[in-house]
Amino acid sequence: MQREWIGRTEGAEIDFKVEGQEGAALRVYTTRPDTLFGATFMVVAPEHSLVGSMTTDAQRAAVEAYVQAASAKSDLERTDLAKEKTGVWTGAYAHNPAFEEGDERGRIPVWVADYVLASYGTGAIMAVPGQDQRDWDFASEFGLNIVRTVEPPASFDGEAFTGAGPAINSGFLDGLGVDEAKARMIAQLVERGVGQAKVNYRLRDWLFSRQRYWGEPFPVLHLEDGSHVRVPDGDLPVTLPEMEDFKPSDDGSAPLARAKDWVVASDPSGGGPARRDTDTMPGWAGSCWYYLRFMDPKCATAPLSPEAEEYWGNVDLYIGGTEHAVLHLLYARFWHKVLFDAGVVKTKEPFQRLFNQGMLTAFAYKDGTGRLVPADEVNLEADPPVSKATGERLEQVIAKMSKTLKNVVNPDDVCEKYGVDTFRLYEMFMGPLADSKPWNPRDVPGSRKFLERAWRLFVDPDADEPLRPGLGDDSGVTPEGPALDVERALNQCLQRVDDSFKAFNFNTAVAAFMEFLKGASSKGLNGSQASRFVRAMAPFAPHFADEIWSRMGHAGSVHHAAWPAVDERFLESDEFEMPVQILGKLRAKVMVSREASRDEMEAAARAAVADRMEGKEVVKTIVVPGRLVNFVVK
RNA sequence: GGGGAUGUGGCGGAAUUGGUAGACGCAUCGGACUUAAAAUCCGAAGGCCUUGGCCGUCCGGGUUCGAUUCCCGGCAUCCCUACCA
Repeated sequence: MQREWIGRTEGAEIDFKVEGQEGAALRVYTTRPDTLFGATFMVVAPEHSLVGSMTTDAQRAAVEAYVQAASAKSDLERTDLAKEKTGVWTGAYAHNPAFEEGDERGRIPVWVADYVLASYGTGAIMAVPGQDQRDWDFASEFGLNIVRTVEPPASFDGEAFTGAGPAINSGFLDGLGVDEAKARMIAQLVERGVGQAKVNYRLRDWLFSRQRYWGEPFPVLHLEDGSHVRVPDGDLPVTLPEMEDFKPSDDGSAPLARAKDWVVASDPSGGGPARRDTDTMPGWAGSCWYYLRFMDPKCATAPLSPEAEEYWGNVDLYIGGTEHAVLHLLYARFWHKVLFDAGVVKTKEPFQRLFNQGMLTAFAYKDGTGRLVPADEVNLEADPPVSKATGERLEQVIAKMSKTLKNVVNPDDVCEKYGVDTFRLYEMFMGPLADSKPWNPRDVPGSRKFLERAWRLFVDPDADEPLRPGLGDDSGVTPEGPALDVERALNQCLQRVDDSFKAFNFNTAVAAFMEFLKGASSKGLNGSQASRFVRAMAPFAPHFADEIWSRMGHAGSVHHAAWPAVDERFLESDEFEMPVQILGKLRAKVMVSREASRDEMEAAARAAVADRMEGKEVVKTIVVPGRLVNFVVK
C-alpha cells in the first residue's frame, strides 16, 4: 500500500513549443511517450503559470471566467463533478514534437480544464484520446481529433485503448511493442533536446505548521534582519507558555503570537533582539516518534538513551487500523530512517511487525427499494425484521456504523448493561482480530452467560463462602480418575489459548474456555486446575479473574502471576476416533490407539467396513498414521 | 480507474502441512423445574429423499485416493484511494 501511495511511475518529460511564445515551452509529463504521435491536443490545469500569457484576446474572457470558477471550487467539488468534462480553449496552438515543424498534423490546440491537476506532474498534459479514456471523453465532448497509435485487438469495441499492442500511425515507431516504442521515442527526444526520461512520484507535500496552541513549538528564532537561527541545544526543549486564552484567532494568526513575553528572545550569538516562531507542529509530529520516547520518557539530553533503545529494542508488534497504513505509518518510517542516518537510533525500521485489525461494523436494514433504514425505525423483535412505519420486511445487511443509520454502538452503554468483562470478552469472541465483523447486540448476553457460569464454577451461590472448598489450594497433585480427564481438557484448552495469541484469533480461545467449562462444571476442579484456569482467563476477563484470584488468597494481582504452562504429557489421549473412507467418502469411524501401526490401522478399518467391501476389489489403500484410512475400490 | 481484503447453516464464526465440513456462541424448536413466567439445567438441529443414501464451503473448470484448503477462469461484497497523465 505504501508503495502505491508513494506512486513511483516511469515516463518522460516532453517540451511542446507554443506558437507566439518564444522560449517558454509547455512541459508535460507522460508515462506513455510511445503515444506521442496520437497527442492531438494539450490540456493545462487552471492554475498553470502559462495560462495568462498563452490565452488569445478572443478567448481571454472565457478562460478567465473558467479559471475563476475552478479556483472557487474546493478539491471535493472538483472531484465530485468528475462525471462531465469541462474546459475552455485558450486560443493557442502548440507544436507536437513528433512531427516536423510546419506539419499541419503537429499543430494542436491548448485547452484549460480542471481534470488536469496542478499538483501532479507538470500541471500540463499531452492529451492522447486514442489511448486515454479521460482524454477520449474530453475530445468527444468538444469535438477534438482522435488518432489511435496503438492497434487494438480485432475484438476490441471500447473507446480509448489502454492495453498493449503494435504501434500504428506513428512514423518510425510503427509495428513496435509498447516498451520498445517508449524507449525509441525517449532516445529520439533526448537526441533532439526536447525531452528526457523522468521518474515521477505521487507523494505530496504535507504542510508541517499549524496556527494552533496545542503542538510542539518550532525551536527557531527570527532575527531582525529576517534570517533565522536554531534555538541552542542548551535551551531545549521550547515549552508552551501558559495562556488564558489559547483558542485559534479569527484572522488566522497563531495563538502563540499573543503571548508577548514568550515571543521575545535574544539572538544566541550576538545577544540582539529576536522573536520566537509562533507556529506549532501538527499532531502527527508526535505520532511519528512517540514509540521511541515511550522507551525513555524522562531522558533530558536526547530523544532516548542508547541504553533504553538497547533494552526495549524496536517495537515488536504494532496493531492499528489499515487507515494508518499510508499516512501515520509511512511518515513514522521516514522519521525513523532520518534518525537512523543521524545516528540517533540503531535500526533502519521502527516496527518489527505490523498487524491491521479489522473494523467493527454493524447490521443495517434495507427495504425493497434498496434504501437503508435507520436502526431506530426497525422492529428487531420481528423475524425477519420489519419497518416500524410500514411493516415491510427488511433485509439485514452489514454496513459501517454511522450516525445517519443510527447503528452506532456506544461501549459505555454496553458496559453499563453487561459489565466491562462481558464487553471485552464479546469483542474477542466475535471473530479473528484481522477481520472486520458486525456487532450483534443479540450475541452479547451469551458472553455474559459464560462469565456467570464460570463464576459459579468457583463460587457456590447458595453458600456463604467466598470460594468453593479446595479451590484455594493450588499445590500440584498427580491427577487421577475424573481429575485426569479435567487435566487433559485443561491442557488442551491452554494449548488453544496459546495458539490463539499467535494467530490473533482470540475467538477460538474463548471457544476453548467454553468447552473446558462445560466438562469442568460436572466433574469439578482441583485447586491447581482452578489456579491455571483463572490465570489463563485473566487477559480475557480481567476483573473476573482478579476477583477470583484474590478469593483464592493471593495478595497480588492475577495479572502479575505467571502464565500457566501447557504440560504436553496431558495433551493427547491414548485413543482417537479414526475415520474410515471408501473412495474418499466417510463410511465408518472406529476407535484406534494413537500408536497403532499402519497394519493395525488398516485391519481395524477393514473390519469396520467389511460389509461394504463385499464383491469389491481394493485397488489401493491409503493409510495416514494417526489420521485415517481410505480404500480405493473398483 | 488504482490498491488491499473477503465469500462456509437463519446469523457471528470453527476446521496444523490437502485428510471426519459446520467446533464455540446467538437465534430457533423440544423437555425438566415452576400455579405461571423469568432465570437455570438437559436435548435436537445444513438441505433433500427415507432407515440407507444423495447433494452441500460464491459460480465454472482442473490436479488428487481425497479439495473449504492447491492451480486456471469468472462473479459478488467490503475497505482505502482516486480525473496521478
